Amino acid sequence: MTNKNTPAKRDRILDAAEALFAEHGYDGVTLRRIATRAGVDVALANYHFGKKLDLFQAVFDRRAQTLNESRRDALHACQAIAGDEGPSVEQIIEAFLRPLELAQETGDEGWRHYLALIAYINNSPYWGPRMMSQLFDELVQEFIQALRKALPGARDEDVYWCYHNLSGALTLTLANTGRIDKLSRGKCLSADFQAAYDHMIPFTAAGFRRVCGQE
Amino acid sequence: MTNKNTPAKRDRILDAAEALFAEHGYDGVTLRRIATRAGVDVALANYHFGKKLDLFQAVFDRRAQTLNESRRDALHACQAIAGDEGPSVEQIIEAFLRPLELAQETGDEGWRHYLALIAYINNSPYWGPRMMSQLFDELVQEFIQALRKALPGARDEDVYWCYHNLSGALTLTLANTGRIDKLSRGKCLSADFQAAYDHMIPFTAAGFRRVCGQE
DNA sequence: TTGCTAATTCAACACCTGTTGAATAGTCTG
DNA sequence: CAGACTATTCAACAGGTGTTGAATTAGCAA
Repeated sequence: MTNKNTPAKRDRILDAAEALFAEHGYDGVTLRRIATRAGVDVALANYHFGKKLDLFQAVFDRRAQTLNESRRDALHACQAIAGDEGPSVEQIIEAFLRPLELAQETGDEGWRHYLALIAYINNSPYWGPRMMSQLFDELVQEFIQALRKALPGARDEDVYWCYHNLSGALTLTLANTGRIDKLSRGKCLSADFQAAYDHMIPFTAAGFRRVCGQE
Repeated sequence: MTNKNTPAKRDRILDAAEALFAEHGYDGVTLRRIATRAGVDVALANYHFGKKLDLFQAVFDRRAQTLNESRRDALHACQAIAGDEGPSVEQIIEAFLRPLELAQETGDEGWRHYLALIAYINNSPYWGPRMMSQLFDELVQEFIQALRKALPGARDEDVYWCYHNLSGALTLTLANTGRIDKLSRGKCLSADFQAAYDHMIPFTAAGFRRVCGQE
Protein backbone atom coordinates (compact mmCIF):
# COMPACT_ATOMS: atom_id res chain seq x y z
CA MET A 1 0.00 0.00 0.00
CA THR A 2 1.22 3.47 -0.81
CA ASN A 3 1.63 5.88 2.06
CA LYS A 4 -1.06 8.57 1.80
CA ASN A 5 -0.01 10.36 4.97
CA THR A 6 2.80 12.24 3.26
CA PRO A 7 1.67 13.87 0.05
CA ALA A 8 3.13 12.75 -3.25
CA LYS A 9 6.54 14.14 -4.06
CA ARG A 10 5.16 16.25 -6.85
CA ASP A 11 3.01 18.14 -4.35
CA ARG A 12 5.81 18.38 -1.84
CA ILE A 13 7.88 20.16 -4.49
CA LEU A 14 5.08 22.67 -5.03
CA ASP A 15 4.72 23.21 -1.30
CA ALA A 16 8.43 23.75 -0.78
CA ALA A 17 8.73 26.06 -3.78
CA GLU A 18 5.69 28.01 -2.62
CA ALA A 19 7.13 28.66 0.82
CA LEU A 20 10.61 29.53 -0.41
CA PHE A 21 9.56 31.71 -3.34
CA ALA A 22 7.23 33.63 -1.03
CA GLU A 23 9.99 34.44 1.41
CA HIS A 24 13.02 34.94 -0.86
CA GLY A 25 11.60 35.68 -4.29
CA TYR A 26 12.28 33.92 -7.55
CA ASP A 27 16.02 34.52 -7.74
CA GLY A 28 16.59 34.04 -4.03
CA VAL A 29 15.68 30.38 -4.21
CA THR A 30 17.68 27.56 -5.69
CA LEU A 31 16.22 24.39 -7.14
CA ARG A 32 18.47 22.42 -4.82
CA ARG A 33 17.05 24.18 -1.78
CA ILE A 34 13.54 23.41 -2.97
CA ALA A 35 14.46 19.78 -3.57
CA THR A 36 16.11 19.47 -0.17
CA ARG A 37 13.11 20.96 1.60
CA ALA A 38 10.83 18.60 -0.30
CA GLY A 39 13.07 15.63 0.48
CA VAL A 40 13.60 14.90 -3.17
CA ASP A 41 16.29 14.84 -5.83
CA VAL A 42 17.03 18.01 -7.78
CA ALA A 43 16.17 16.52 -11.13
CA LEU A 44 12.64 15.65 -10.07
CA ALA A 45 11.46 19.24 -10.20
CA ASN A 46 12.58 19.33 -13.79
CA TYR A 47 10.84 16.07 -14.61
CA HIS A 48 7.48 17.26 -13.27
CA PHE A 49 7.51 20.94 -14.17
CA GLY A 50 10.22 21.63 -16.71
CA LYS A 51 12.28 24.79 -16.27
CA LYS A 52 12.52 26.74 -13.05
CA LEU A 53 10.28 29.43 -14.50
CA ASP A 54 7.61 26.86 -15.27
CA LEU A 55 7.71 25.64 -11.70
CA PHE A 56 7.27 29.21 -10.51
CA GLN A 57 4.27 29.57 -12.77
CA ALA A 58 2.85 26.23 -11.63
CA VAL A 59 3.04 27.34 -8.00
CA PHE A 60 1.32 30.58 -8.89
CA ASP A 61 -1.39 28.81 -10.85
CA ARG A 62 -2.16 26.02 -8.41
CA ARG A 63 -4.43 27.84 -5.98
CA ALA A 64 -5.61 30.67 -8.21
CA GLN A 65 -8.82 29.10 -9.38
CA THR A 66 -9.90 28.09 -5.88
CA LEU A 67 -9.21 31.58 -4.63
CA ASN A 68 -11.07 33.25 -7.48
CA GLU A 69 -14.06 30.99 -7.00
CA SER A 70 -14.48 31.69 -3.32
CA ARG A 71 -14.09 35.40 -3.94
CA ARG A 72 -16.58 35.34 -6.78
CA ASP A 73 -19.01 33.33 -4.65
CA ALA A 74 -18.69 35.87 -1.86
CA LEU A 75 -19.37 38.74 -4.23
CA HIS A 76 -22.39 37.08 -5.83
CA ALA A 77 -23.75 36.09 -2.43
CA CYS A 78 -23.72 39.64 -1.11
CA GLN A 79 -25.17 40.87 -4.40
CA ALA A 80 -28.02 38.36 -4.11
CA ILE A 81 -28.83 39.51 -0.60
CA ALA A 82 -28.63 43.19 -1.46
CA GLY A 83 -31.17 43.14 -4.26
CA ASP A 84 -31.59 45.81 -6.91
CA GLU A 85 -29.60 48.73 -5.55
CA GLY A 86 -26.63 46.41 -4.97
CA PRO A 87 -24.40 45.87 -1.94
CA SER A 88 -22.67 48.64 -0.05
CA VAL A 89 -18.99 49.49 -0.40
CA GLU A 90 -18.34 47.78 2.90
CA GLN A 91 -20.05 44.59 1.79
CA ILE A 92 -18.12 44.48 -1.47
CA ILE A 93 -14.77 44.97 0.23
CA GLU A 94 -15.74 42.35 2.78
CA ALA A 95 -16.39 39.91 -0.07
CA PHE A 96 -13.03 40.85 -1.52
CA LEU A 97 -11.08 40.24 1.69
CA ARG A 98 -12.76 37.63 3.87
CA PRO A 99 -12.06 34.65 1.60
CA LEU A 100 -8.38 35.40 2.10
CA GLU A 101 -8.78 35.38 5.84
CA LEU A 102 -10.56 32.05 5.68
CA ALA A 103 -7.78 30.60 3.54
CA GLN A 104 -5.20 31.86 6.01
CA GLU A 105 -6.98 30.40 9.02
CA THR A 106 -7.25 26.83 7.80
CA GLY A 107 -4.13 25.77 9.65
CA ASP A 108 -2.78 24.81 6.26
CA GLU A 109 0.39 26.87 6.03
CA GLY A 110 0.31 26.57 2.25
CA TRP A 111 -2.31 29.25 1.85
CA ARG A 112 -0.36 31.68 3.98
CA HIS A 113 2.69 31.12 1.82
CA TYR A 114 0.68 31.37 -1.36
CA LEU A 115 -0.81 34.71 -0.42
CA ALA A 116 2.63 35.99 0.57
CA LEU A 117 3.78 34.92 -2.88
CA ILE A 118 1.00 36.94 -4.46
CA ALA A 119 2.16 39.91 -2.42
CA TYR A 120 5.71 39.42 -3.69
CA ILE A 121 4.60 39.20 -7.30
CA ASN A 122 2.11 42.04 -7.09
CA ASN A 123 4.68 44.39 -5.57
CA SER A 124 7.43 43.50 -8.01
CA PRO A 125 8.00 45.87 -10.94
CA TYR A 126 9.30 42.89 -12.88
CA TRP A 127 6.78 40.14 -12.10
CA GLY A 128 3.72 42.21 -11.37
CA PRO A 129 2.95 43.32 -14.91
CA ARG A 130 3.94 39.91 -16.28
CA MET A 131 1.90 37.65 -14.05
CA MET A 132 -0.93 39.32 -12.17
CA SER A 133 -3.28 40.17 -15.01
CA GLN A 134 -3.57 36.74 -16.55
CA LEU A 135 -5.14 35.23 -13.44
CA PHE A 136 -6.79 38.00 -11.47
CA ASP A 137 -7.81 40.93 -13.63
CA GLU A 138 -11.10 39.56 -14.84
CA LEU A 139 -12.46 39.08 -11.34
CA VAL A 140 -11.00 42.37 -10.10
CA GLN A 141 -12.89 44.16 -12.85
CA GLU A 142 -16.07 42.54 -11.57
CA PHE A 143 -15.41 43.91 -8.10
CA ILE A 144 -14.63 47.35 -9.48
CA GLN A 145 -17.84 47.26 -11.46
CA ALA A 146 -19.75 46.51 -8.27
CA LEU A 147 -17.95 49.34 -6.49
CA ARG A 148 -18.88 51.77 -9.26
CA LYS A 149 -22.51 50.86 -8.78
CA ALA A 150 -22.22 51.41 -5.04
CA LEU A 151 -20.68 54.83 -5.66
CA PRO A 152 -23.06 56.50 -8.11
CA GLY A 153 -21.59 59.46 -9.93
CA ALA A 154 -18.03 58.60 -9.04
CA ARG A 155 -15.41 59.35 -11.67
CA ASP A 156 -13.78 56.23 -13.10
CA GLU A 157 -10.24 57.28 -12.33
CA ASP A 158 -11.15 57.98 -8.71
CA VAL A 159 -12.49 54.46 -8.34
CA TYR A 160 -9.32 52.98 -9.82
CA TRP A 161 -7.06 55.01 -7.56
CA CYS A 162 -9.11 53.93 -4.56
CA TYR A 163 -8.81 50.32 -5.61
CA HIS A 164 -5.08 50.85 -5.95
CA ASN A 165 -4.93 51.98 -2.32
CA LEU A 166 -6.97 49.00 -1.21
CA SER A 167 -4.74 46.67 -3.19
CA GLY A 168 -1.65 48.18 -1.60
CA ALA A 169 -2.93 47.84 1.94
CA LEU A 170 -3.88 44.25 1.21
CA THR A 171 -0.56 43.44 -0.42
CA LEU A 172 1.47 44.60 2.55
CA THR A 173 -0.80 42.59 4.83
CA LEU A 174 -0.30 39.43 2.82
CA ALA A 175 3.45 39.92 2.73
CA ASN A 176 3.30 39.44 6.48
CA THR A 177 6.60 41.11 7.20
CA GLY A 178 6.04 41.52 10.92
CA ARG A 179 6.90 45.19 10.75
CA ILE A 180 3.75 46.36 12.49
CA ASP A 181 4.64 44.11 15.38
CA LYS A 182 7.81 46.06 15.96
CA LEU A 183 6.32 49.50 15.35
CA SER A 184 3.45 48.88 17.75
CA ARG A 185 5.71 47.07 20.22
CA GLY A 186 3.50 44.00 20.16
CA LYS A 187 0.14 45.76 20.34
CA CYS A 188 -0.58 44.60 16.77
CA LEU A 189 0.49 41.32 15.20
CA SER A 190 0.88 41.02 11.45
CA ALA A 191 -0.04 37.34 11.72
CA ASP A 192 -3.44 38.35 13.12
CA PHE A 193 -5.18 38.54 9.77
CA GLN A 194 -8.62 38.89 11.27
CA ALA A 195 -7.58 42.07 13.05
CA ALA A 196 -5.99 43.28 9.83
CA TYR A 197 -9.18 42.83 7.83
CA ASP A 198 -11.37 44.13 10.63
CA HIS A 199 -9.48 47.40 10.34
CA MET A 200 -8.92 47.37 6.60
CA ILE A 201 -12.59 47.13 5.69
CA PRO A 202 -13.85 50.29 7.41
CA PHE A 203 -10.61 52.08 6.61
CA THR A 204 -10.77 51.54 2.87
CA ALA A 205 -14.55 51.86 2.67
CA ALA A 206 -14.33 55.31 4.24
CA GLY A 207 -11.60 56.17 1.75
CA PHE A 208 -13.74 55.13 -1.20
CA ARG A 209 -16.67 57.20 0.02
CA ARG A 210 -14.61 60.27 0.66
CA VAL A 211 -12.66 60.25 -2.59
CA CYS A 212 -15.71 59.35 -4.63
CA GLY A 213 -17.79 62.05 -2.97
CA GLN A 214 -20.36 59.94 -1.12
CA GLU A 215 -20.38 61.32 2.38
CA MET B 1 41.48 68.32 -15.55
CA THR B 2 39.13 65.65 -14.33
CA ASN B 3 35.86 65.27 -16.17
CA LYS B 4 33.04 66.35 -13.87
CA ASN B 5 30.29 65.75 -16.41
CA THR B 6 30.11 62.03 -15.77
CA PRO B 7 29.97 61.24 -12.08
CA ALA B 8 32.79 59.37 -10.45
CA LYS B 9 32.75 55.63 -10.91
CA ARG B 10 31.97 55.05 -7.29
CA ASP B 11 28.70 56.94 -7.67
CA ARG B 12 27.92 55.26 -10.95
CA ILE B 13 28.13 51.92 -9.18
CA LEU B 14 25.64 53.11 -6.58
CA ASP B 15 23.31 54.40 -9.29
CA ALA B 16 23.44 51.18 -11.28
CA ALA B 17 22.97 49.03 -8.19
CA GLU B 18 20.07 51.20 -7.06
CA ALA B 19 18.22 50.83 -10.34
CA LEU B 20 18.83 47.10 -10.68
CA PHE B 21 18.13 46.15 -7.06
CA ALA B 22 14.90 48.12 -7.23
CA GLU B 23 13.66 46.21 -10.25
CA HIS B 24 14.99 42.69 -9.65
CA GLY B 25 15.67 42.47 -5.94
CA TYR B 26 18.87 41.56 -4.17
CA ASP B 27 19.29 38.06 -5.58
CA GLY B 28 18.07 38.98 -9.04
CA VAL B 29 21.06 41.19 -9.66
CA THR B 30 24.62 40.15 -10.30
CA LEU B 31 27.68 42.21 -9.50
CA ARG B 32 28.74 41.83 -13.10
CA ARG B 33 25.49 43.33 -14.35
CA ILE B 34 25.93 46.25 -11.98
CA ALA B 35 29.48 46.74 -13.15
CA THR B 36 28.51 46.56 -16.80
CA ARG B 37 25.74 49.10 -16.35
CA ALA B 38 28.13 51.37 -14.51
CA GLY B 39 30.79 50.91 -17.18
CA VAL B 40 33.26 49.58 -14.69
CA ASP B 41 35.19 46.45 -13.80
CA VAL B 42 33.59 43.89 -11.48
CA ALA B 43 36.25 44.16 -8.85
CA LEU B 44 35.68 47.86 -8.36
CA ALA B 45 32.44 47.36 -6.48
CA ASN B 46 34.32 45.21 -4.05
CA TYR B 47 37.08 47.76 -3.66
CA HIS B 48 34.69 50.57 -2.78
CA PHE B 49 31.99 48.77 -0.83
CA GLY B 50 33.23 45.34 0.22
CA LYS B 51 30.79 42.45 -0.05
CA LYS B 52 27.64 42.49 -2.16
CA LEU B 53 25.53 42.84 0.96
CA ASP B 54 27.50 45.92 2.02
CA LEU B 55 26.86 47.49 -1.38
CA PHE B 56 23.16 46.79 -0.95
CA GLN B 57 23.24 48.47 2.44
CA ALA B 58 25.23 51.40 1.05
CA VAL B 59 22.61 51.97 -1.64
CA PHE B 60 19.88 51.82 0.97
CA ASP B 61 21.72 54.23 3.28
CA ARG B 62 22.75 56.81 0.71
CA ARG B 63 19.54 58.79 0.40
CA ALA B 64 17.92 57.92 3.72
CA GLN B 65 19.10 60.92 5.69
CA THR B 66 18.06 63.38 3.00
CA LEU B 67 14.66 61.79 2.81
CA ASN B 68 14.17 61.73 6.56
CA GLU B 69 15.18 65.36 6.85
CA SER B 70 12.75 66.63 4.26
CA ARG B 71 9.97 64.59 5.81
CA ARG B 72 10.80 65.82 9.30
CA ASP B 73 10.95 69.40 8.05
CA ALA B 74 7.54 69.01 6.44
CA LEU B 75 6.08 67.63 9.66
CA HIS B 76 7.57 70.35 11.84
CA ALA B 77 6.48 73.02 9.39
CA CYS B 78 2.85 71.98 9.46
CA GLN B 79 3.04 71.65 13.24
CA ALA B 80 4.40 75.17 13.52
CA ILE B 81 1.58 76.54 11.42
CA ALA B 82 -1.11 74.59 13.23
CA GLY B 83 -0.32 75.85 16.70
CA ASP B 84 -1.42 74.26 19.96
CA GLU B 85 -4.11 71.83 18.87
CA GLY B 86 -1.74 70.44 16.23
CA PRO B 87 -2.19 69.75 12.52
CA SER B 88 -5.08 67.76 11.07
CA VAL B 89 -4.81 64.17 9.91
CA GLU B 90 -4.75 65.41 6.32
CA GLN B 91 -1.91 67.80 6.99
CA ILE B 92 0.17 65.13 8.71
CA ILE B 93 -0.29 62.64 5.89
CA GLU B 94 0.50 65.37 3.41
CA ALA B 95 3.79 65.99 5.24
CA PHE B 96 4.44 62.26 5.14
CA LEU B 97 3.86 61.90 1.39
CA ARG B 98 4.67 65.11 -0.46
CA PRO B 99 8.43 65.00 0.08
CA LEU B 100 8.41 61.71 -1.80
CA GLU B 101 6.56 63.30 -4.69
CA LEU B 102 9.07 66.13 -4.81
CA ALA B 103 11.95 63.65 -4.88
CA GLN B 104 10.27 61.74 -7.68
CA GLU B 105 9.68 64.84 -9.77
CA THR B 106 13.26 66.13 -9.85
CA GLY B 107 13.94 64.50 -13.18
CA ASP B 108 16.69 62.63 -11.38
CA GLU B 109 15.73 59.02 -11.99
CA GLY B 110 17.79 57.98 -8.99
CA TRP B 111 15.12 58.98 -6.53
CA ARG B 112 12.47 57.02 -8.37
CA HIS B 113 14.65 53.94 -8.23
CA TYR B 114 15.50 54.51 -4.60
CA LEU B 115 11.88 54.72 -3.58
CA ALA B 116 11.09 51.59 -5.57
CA LEU B 117 13.90 49.92 -3.66
CA ILE B 118 12.30 50.96 -0.39
CA ALA B 119 9.07 49.41 -1.62
CA TYR B 120 10.89 46.18 -2.42
CA ILE B 121 12.54 46.03 0.98
CA ASN B 122 9.46 47.06 2.93
CA ASN B 123 7.30 44.42 1.28
CA SER B 124 9.85 41.64 1.64
CA PRO B 125 9.33 39.22 4.54
CA TYR B 126 13.08 38.69 4.53
CA TRP B 127 14.49 42.21 4.17
CA GLY B 128 11.68 44.22 5.72
CA PRO B 129 12.25 43.26 9.34
CA ARG B 130 16.02 43.35 8.87
CA MET B 131 16.44 46.75 7.25
CA MET B 132 13.50 49.11 7.62
CA SER B 133 13.59 49.81 11.34
CA GLN B 134 17.18 50.96 11.56
CA LEU B 135 16.63 53.94 9.29
CA PHE B 136 12.97 54.85 9.37
CA ASP B 137 11.26 53.82 12.59
CA GLU B 138 12.28 56.79 14.68
CA LEU B 139 10.70 59.29 12.30
CA VAL B 140 7.66 57.10 11.68
CA GLN B 141 7.01 57.08 15.41
CA GLU B 142 7.07 60.86 15.35
CA PHE B 143 4.41 60.88 12.65
CA ILE B 144 2.32 58.35 14.54
CA GLN B 145 2.60 60.48 17.66
CA ALA B 146 1.30 63.46 15.70
CA LEU B 147 -1.55 61.35 14.33
CA ARG B 148 -2.50 60.24 17.83
CA LYS B 149 -2.77 63.86 18.85
CA ALA B 150 -4.96 64.62 15.85
CA LEU B 151 -7.23 61.70 16.77
CA PRO B 152 -8.02 62.22 20.44
CA GLY B 153 -9.38 59.19 22.21
CA ALA B 154 -8.25 56.79 19.50
CA ARG B 155 -7.02 53.40 20.64
CA ASP B 156 -3.34 52.82 20.03
CA GLU B 157 -3.82 49.62 18.06
CA ASP B 158 -6.33 51.31 15.76
CA VAL B 159 -3.81 54.01 14.93
CA TYR B 160 -1.14 51.43 14.16
CA TRP B 161 -3.41 49.41 11.89
CA CYS B 162 -4.38 52.57 10.07
CA TYR B 163 -0.74 53.46 9.60
CA HIS B 164 -0.19 49.96 8.28
CA ASN B 165 -2.83 50.57 5.63
CA LEU B 166 -1.29 53.88 4.70
CA SER B 167 2.12 52.27 4.49
CA GLY B 168 0.78 49.54 2.22
CA ALA B 169 -0.90 51.94 -0.18
CA LEU B 170 2.29 53.98 -0.31
CA THR B 171 4.50 50.93 -0.82
CA LEU B 172 2.57 49.72 -3.83
CA THR B 173 2.69 53.22 -5.28
CA LEU B 174 6.44 53.43 -4.89
CA ALA B 175 6.90 50.00 -6.44
CA ASN B 176 5.52 51.57 -9.59
CA THR B 177 4.49 48.31 -11.21
CA GLY B 178 2.25 49.84 -13.83
CA ARG B 179 -0.60 47.57 -12.90
CA ILE B 180 -3.14 50.33 -12.43
CA ASP B 181 -2.38 51.46 -15.97
CA LYS B 182 -3.60 48.15 -17.29
CA LEU B 183 -6.57 47.81 -14.96
CA SER B 184 -7.82 51.31 -15.75
CA ARG B 185 -6.92 50.93 -19.44
CA GLY B 186 -4.78 54.04 -19.36
CA LYS B 187 -7.13 56.26 -17.32
CA CYS B 188 -4.62 56.15 -14.44
CA LEU B 189 -0.83 56.06 -14.75
CA SER B 190 1.28 54.63 -11.97
CA ALA B 191 4.07 56.98 -12.98
CA ASP B 192 1.79 59.93 -12.17
CA PHE B 193 2.81 60.24 -8.54
CA GLN B 194 1.04 63.51 -8.04
CA ALA B 195 -2.28 61.92 -8.92
CA ALA B 196 -1.43 59.01 -6.66
CA TYR B 197 -0.82 61.26 -3.66
CA ASP B 198 -3.75 63.52 -4.48
CA HIS B 199 -5.97 60.49 -4.06
CA MET B 200 -4.06 58.78 -1.28
CA ILE B 201 -4.24 61.70 1.12
CA PRO B 202 -8.03 62.05 1.35
CA PHE B 203 -8.44 58.28 1.05
CA THR B 204 -6.24 57.42 4.00
CA ALA B 205 -7.27 60.43 6.06
CA ALA B 206 -10.90 59.35 5.82
CA GLY B 207 -9.83 55.86 6.84
CA PHE B 208 -8.04 57.14 9.92
CA ARG B 209 -11.03 59.20 10.99
CA ARG B 210 -13.50 56.39 10.50
CA VAL B 211 -11.49 53.66 12.24
CA CYS B 212 -10.45 55.96 15.06
CA GLY B 213 -14.00 57.16 15.58
CA GLN B 214 -13.66 60.84 14.56
CA GLU B 215 -16.47 61.46 12.15
C1' DT C 1 6.33 -14.24 -13.49
C1' DT C 2 7.17 -10.81 -17.56
C1' DG C 3 6.71 -6.73 -19.56
C1' DC C 4 5.64 -1.72 -19.80
C1' DT C 5 5.35 2.82 -18.22
C1' DA C 6 5.82 6.50 -15.04
C1' DA C 7 8.44 8.16 -11.19
C1' DT C 8 12.70 8.96 -9.23
C1' DT C 9 17.64 9.18 -8.66
C1' DC C 10 22.54 9.50 -10.24
C1' DA C 11 26.27 11.73 -12.37
C1' DA C 12 27.81 15.15 -14.98
C1' DC C 13 27.84 19.23 -18.21
C1' DA C 14 28.82 24.04 -19.25
C1' DC C 15 28.17 28.23 -17.29
C1' DC C 16 27.85 31.84 -13.92
C1' DT C 17 28.53 33.45 -9.08
C1' DG C 18 31.00 36.46 -5.42
C1' DT C 19 35.42 37.29 -4.04
C1' DT C 20 40.45 38.06 -4.01
C1' DG C 21 45.51 39.19 -4.84
C1' DA C 22 48.52 40.96 -7.93
C1' DA C 23 49.29 44.25 -11.58
C1' DT C 24 48.46 48.67 -13.81
C1' DA C 25 47.05 53.41 -14.35
C1' DG C 26 45.96 57.88 -12.38
C1' DT C 27 46.56 61.79 -9.20
C1' DC C 28 48.50 64.58 -6.10
C1' DT C 29 52.65 66.24 -3.06
C1' DG C 30 57.11 67.57 -2.30
C1' DC D 1 61.27 64.86 -11.46
C1' DA D 2 60.49 60.93 -7.72
C1' DG D 3 57.47 59.07 -4.53
C1' DA D 4 53.32 57.76 -2.40
C1' DC D 5 48.79 56.80 -2.35
C1' DT D 6 44.39 55.89 -4.40
C1' DA D 7 41.60 54.17 -7.97
C1' DT D 8 40.97 50.83 -11.34
C1' DT D 9 41.67 46.71 -14.02
C1' DC D 10 43.24 41.92 -14.93
C1' DA D 11 43.17 37.13 -14.23
C1' DA D 12 41.80 33.53 -11.71
C1' DC D 13 39.81 30.74 -7.76
C1' DA D 14 36.49 27.61 -5.55
C1' DG D 15 31.93 26.82 -5.32
C1' DG D 16 27.19 26.98 -6.81
C1' DT D 17 23.71 27.31 -10.78
C1' DG D 18 19.99 25.28 -13.95
C1' DT D 19 19.63 21.62 -16.88
C1' DT D 20 20.07 17.06 -19.07
C1' DG D 21 20.58 12.04 -20.43
C1' DA D 22 21.27 7.71 -18.75
C1' DA D 23 20.41 4.50 -15.06
C1' DT D 24 17.45 2.77 -11.43
C1' DT D 25 13.34 1.92 -8.97
C1' DA D 26 8.31 1.51 -8.19
C1' DG D 27 3.48 0.36 -9.74
C1' DC D 28 0.57 -2.00 -12.27
C1' DA D 29 -1.41 -5.07 -16.31
C1' DA D 30 -1.44 -9.32 -18.60
